[in-house]
Amino acid sequence: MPELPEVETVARGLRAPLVGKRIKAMWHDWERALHSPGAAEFAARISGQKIRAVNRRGKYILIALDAGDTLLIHLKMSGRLYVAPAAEEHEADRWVHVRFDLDSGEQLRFSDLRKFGRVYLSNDVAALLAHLGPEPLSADFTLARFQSGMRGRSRAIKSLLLQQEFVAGIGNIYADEALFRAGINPAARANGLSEEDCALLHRAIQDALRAGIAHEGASIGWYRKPDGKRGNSQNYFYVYGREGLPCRHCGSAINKIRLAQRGTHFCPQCQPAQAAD
DNA sequence: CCAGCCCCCTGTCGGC
DNA sequence: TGCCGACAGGGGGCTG
Repeated sequence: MPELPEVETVARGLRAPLVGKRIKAMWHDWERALHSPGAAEFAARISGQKIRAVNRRGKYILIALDAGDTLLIHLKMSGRLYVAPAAEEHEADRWVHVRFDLDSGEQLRFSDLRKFGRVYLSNDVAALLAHLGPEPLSADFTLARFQSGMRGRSRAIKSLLLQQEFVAGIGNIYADEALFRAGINPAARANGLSEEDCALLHRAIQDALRAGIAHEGASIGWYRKPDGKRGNSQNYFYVYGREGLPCRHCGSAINKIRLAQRGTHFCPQCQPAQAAD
């Protein structure tokens, strides 16, 4: 579910309801959702801290607190994050595994059906996120850096795009969408791309992600905005989830293959395989 | 460096 | 109707 556009939408939606509020207490019923520190220290340290800001880096949501501490959340496949009145029971959402009680009488809830998501409390965010590559929508995502990162990489370009060390925030959906926009076959070798292809892809990544944000993320499965409403990005996909449907550019049937263990969608006409493959 | 496979979980969907 | 396998937006780890 959550790739950069979805996580960005969640961060934006949480900013107004969270900034300025104070965390009073913490509750959890799934120990493994707490990545670090352990439950006792997590609760003791976070209690009493005021929320200063809500931001995003890659697919992580960053909630800045006092004293240099930051609450980080990774939604993985099925995580949801939203604020609700404490009085309103969360029985309706039986997948809430971590809650933070706020001084406003509300709760920040982390709901996660598949239990892959994780929360962290850290006073050294830079170290925790040091493995992440550049933010694709920021100035340090330069074409030169993008190109040099591909040198010597013989792997399929799609699998490289999914690597967070290479570029942060791209996931299975937007990798397919960006490759379509650039007219590049997902199985093409990264180091076999021409300079022109690199430039097209560099631009296409940003266009695909910006479109995703503009449509407030893709609600294909569990993803919802913090206000509970669905995003609309899925209605504008060119290839993802469109197997057998006509390509929006040329009318050919969209193909679906397995690449890097992930479902991969592309137009065989607009994204032809390299002869060298 | 890289492809391929497993695992972490739960739910849904299609085929038989 | 019921069962069973495949698959799902992510990512860590292992092997060869």
